Amino acid sequence: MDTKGKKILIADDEPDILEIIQYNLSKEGYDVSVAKDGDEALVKAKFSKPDLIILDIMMPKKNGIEVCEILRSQPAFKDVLIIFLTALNDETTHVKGLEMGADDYVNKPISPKVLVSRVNALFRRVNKQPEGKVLKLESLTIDPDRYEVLAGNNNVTLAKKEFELLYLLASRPGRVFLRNEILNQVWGNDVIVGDRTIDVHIRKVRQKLGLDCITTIKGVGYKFDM
Amino acid sequence: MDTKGKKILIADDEPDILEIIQYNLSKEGYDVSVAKDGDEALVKAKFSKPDLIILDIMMPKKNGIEVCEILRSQPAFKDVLIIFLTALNDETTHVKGLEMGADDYVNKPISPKVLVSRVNALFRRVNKQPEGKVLKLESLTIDPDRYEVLAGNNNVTLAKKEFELLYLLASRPGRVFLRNEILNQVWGNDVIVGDRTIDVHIRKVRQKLGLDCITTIKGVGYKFDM
DNA sequence: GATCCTTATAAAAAAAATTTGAAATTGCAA
DNA sequence: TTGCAATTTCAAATTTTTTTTATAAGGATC
Repeated sequence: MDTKGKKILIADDEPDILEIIQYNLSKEGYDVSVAKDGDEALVKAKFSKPDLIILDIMMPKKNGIEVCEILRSQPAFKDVLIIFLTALNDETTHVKGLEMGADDYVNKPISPKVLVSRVNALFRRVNKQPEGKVLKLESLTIDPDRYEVLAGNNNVTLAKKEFELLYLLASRPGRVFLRNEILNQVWGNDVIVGDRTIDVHIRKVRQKLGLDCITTIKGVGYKFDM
Repeated sequence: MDTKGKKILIADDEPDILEIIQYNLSKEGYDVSVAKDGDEALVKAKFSKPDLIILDIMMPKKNGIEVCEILRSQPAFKDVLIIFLTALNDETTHVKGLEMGADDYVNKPISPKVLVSRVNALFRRVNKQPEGKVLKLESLTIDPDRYEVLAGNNNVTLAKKEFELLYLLASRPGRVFLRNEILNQVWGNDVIVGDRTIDVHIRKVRQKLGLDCITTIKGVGYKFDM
């Protein structure tokens, strides 16, 4: 598996656990950093932008649930993978943790091998949605790494939302995206914005591109068409 | 969460487990079907194309691991979500299950609430949207994902209701749909519109397609015929 | 062939959805 | 903090879709 460049942050107040997990994930090829309490986890997360965060629930400063809540409320961490790791073996916390937006919940004591497998499984699943690929569609080039769009021979600068919107539509040319899907993908499952917001962004993209490549399907949604 | 249309297949040889899981997932809004052994699971999977499959490991006919292996080797099931559910609490199997391509591995005894949470979490992460089926009838192609109709070699743009009407009729060529059925399927049980509304839409579709593929059965309804 | 019933057609009205312009708000960096 | 760009909201204008209405046309039955 391609674990290159995948960054993992582990937060736990027990040094032993921290070390053994770090050792095993590093061996697997991940780029691992650690934090020993909730506050440190937040700081390091902001600093290193990990792809996956493993959170102990019972930690000093801020517990794992709080950390998760804070992270998920920030757009930058809305999609980061989160695994709860805890000695608490209680159903309510388990359910709550998952509902809070965690991707997995693992009980201690944990076998390093199993944890590594679960991490791998999570990345494998997430990677199936091709992300970060440069899209080329006739005269249009969309580069998600640079957040840049080349229309014909001139560079177009799109704002973040505009870009993500275009990228989503262009990722499956011809397919209609329902307004709902667009909201979920670009704005996030939980964000509440008016329906007109999508239209306005569509307009901006159309305007800036100067191409007629987004088709409106009234009452349904939008699709990319060249 | 929007669980509409998400199909789940559960395979387990213990009727009690089957029932309790089915009950809880149905309550959550999923469309659940069940199988009581490995072979049945494979058949039902092929038949109903579920979005998620929950597999007991120890089952008659074929065990869960074998079922998973067979499924993953088929392109159609390469991406389907799979959760192993098992009383085996052994590390090797756990790791093996995940490496085989499962997305989660849950030990029995399992709390229904927790299982439902994990299922939700998986769907949330993947955000898999079921795709509609493309209908191909001689020179006509009807693609619900693209909201597009190809008649011969020219693209026809249908409005939402027109499209849905055509899609309904074409989904069962030759079968007569009563006016009532059409109303229910396309307009919904509760919407009240005059009888002439259907005629007008039929006419629009005929007009736009430029093909004579919708036959009127006086006093009964309409049918699609090529 | 007249009558009755049903559907087809065309045009108009009504309803719905999107586009547009502009303003308010938010967020971030200088 | 200020200033700027990005984002969101609002409402009027526009466009498109959907429904209704009125009339014509087609069949079947008597």
